[in-house]
Amino acid sequence: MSISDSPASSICMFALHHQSSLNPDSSSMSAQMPQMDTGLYGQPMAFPKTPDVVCMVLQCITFLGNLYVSLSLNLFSFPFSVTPRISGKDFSQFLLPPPASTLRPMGQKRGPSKDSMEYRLRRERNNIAVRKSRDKARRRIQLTQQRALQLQDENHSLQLHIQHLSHEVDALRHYLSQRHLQENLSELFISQF
Amino acid sequence: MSISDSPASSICMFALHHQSSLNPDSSSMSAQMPQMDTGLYGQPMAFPKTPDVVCMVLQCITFLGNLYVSLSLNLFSFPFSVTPRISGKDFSQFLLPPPASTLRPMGQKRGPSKDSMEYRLRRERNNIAVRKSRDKARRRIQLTQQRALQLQDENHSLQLHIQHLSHEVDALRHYLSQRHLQENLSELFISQF
DNA sequence: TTCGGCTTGCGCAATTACTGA
DNA sequence: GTCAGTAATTGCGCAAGCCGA
Repeated sequence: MSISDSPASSICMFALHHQSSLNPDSSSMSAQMPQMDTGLYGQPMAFPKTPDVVCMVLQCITFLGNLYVSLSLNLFSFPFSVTPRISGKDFSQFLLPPPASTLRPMGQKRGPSKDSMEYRLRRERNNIAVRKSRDKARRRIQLTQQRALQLQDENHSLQLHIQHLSHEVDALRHYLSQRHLQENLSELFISQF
Repeated sequence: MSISDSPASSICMFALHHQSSLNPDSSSMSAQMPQMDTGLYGQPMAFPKTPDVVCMVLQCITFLGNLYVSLSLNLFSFPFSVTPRISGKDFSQFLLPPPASTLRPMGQKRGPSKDSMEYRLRRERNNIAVRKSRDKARRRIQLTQQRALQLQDENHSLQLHIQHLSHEVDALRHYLSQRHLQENLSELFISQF
C-alpha cells in the first residue's frame, strides 16, 4: 500500500504548483478541463459515429464484467448489503463516442486517442479488472475481520480452559500437600510409639 | 459496506441502458464528455477570471487537507510505504477557472453549475473528506491485520500454556493414583496383621 | 427539514506484476 | 534473459447516499 501524501511531497506539490499550474500536458487535467485545448483542437470536426456492433461488444464486456463481480460476490456469499445506493448507474459513457473536441490533431503522438475503439476497449478491460481487484480486496478485508473475531473467541475459550486447568492443578497440589502433612503427622505419631 | 452490483441490478442496468444511453442528464457523463453540450452552450462567452483570493483559498484548503492526511499518517506512524507513485500530482485543476464552454445558460436550474465557485469549494471539501475517510479506512484495515496477527501469536502461547498445564495435571493425577495404590497396599498390609 | 461531513462505488490514469513469445 | 502485451493494483476525483447536529 503506497501513499503519496507524505508531508514533504505534499508541501513540495503545493510549492511547485505555482510554477506549473498552466501545464496543459496533464492527462487528468485534460480529462476534466478539455476546454483548455479548445484553442488548439476545437476546430469543427465530423462527429465519429460508432458502429452498433462495437457498442454491442462493449455492452457485452461491461455486462460480463458486472456478472463476474456479481457471481463472485454470491459465490462466496459475503454479508454485503445489497441496497441500491447508486440508483442511476450510467453506462452510457462507455457506449457513446467521446466528444470530438478531445481529438488531437493527427500529428500529435499520444498513443491511441480517447475516441479510438482500442482505447475504449482497453479502458473497459481495465474497469473490469479494477472492479475485480476491489472486490478481491473487500473479500480479503472481510476475511481478516472474521478471522480476528474468530481468533478473539478462540482466545477467550483458551483462557477459560487455562483457568480451569490452573484451578485443577491448584486443587491437586493442595490435596497432595494435605496428604503429605497428614502422612507426616501419622509418621510422627507412629514414631512416638 | 454496500454493493450495488447484485446480479439482478446489473442485469437491470444492462437492460435499462438501451433506452437511456443517450441521456444527456448524467452528471458523470457531462463531466467526462463536456463537449456534448457544445452545440447548446458553446457560444462565445467572456472567460470568467477567477480572483486571486479565491485561488488562495482553494490552495489553502487543498494544502490543509493534504497536511491533515500527512500529519495523521505520521502521528500514528503506520508502516505505509511513501514511494511517490504519482509523480506528477496535478492540483491545477482546482486552481484554474473551469472552462467557459461548460457554463450553462442562466435559465437552467441545476443548482450550482460546475463552474461556480460554490461547486468547486464543495468538490474540494468532498475531496478532502474522501482522502480523510480512505486514510481512516486504511488505518482500520492495518489495525485489524495487526490485531489478527497478535491474536494468532497470543493463541499459540495460550495453547502452549494449556499443553503445559495438562501435562502437569496428568503428572499429579498419576502421582496421586500411585500414592493411592501404595496406601491401599499399606493398609492391606497393615490389616493383615 | 436542512446542511455539511463521511462513505462508498465507480471510472481514469499511472504503475507494477505476470506471462507468453 | 528480454521484451511486449495484458492483468492487477492503487491514488485520485466525482457523485450519490447516509447520518448527525
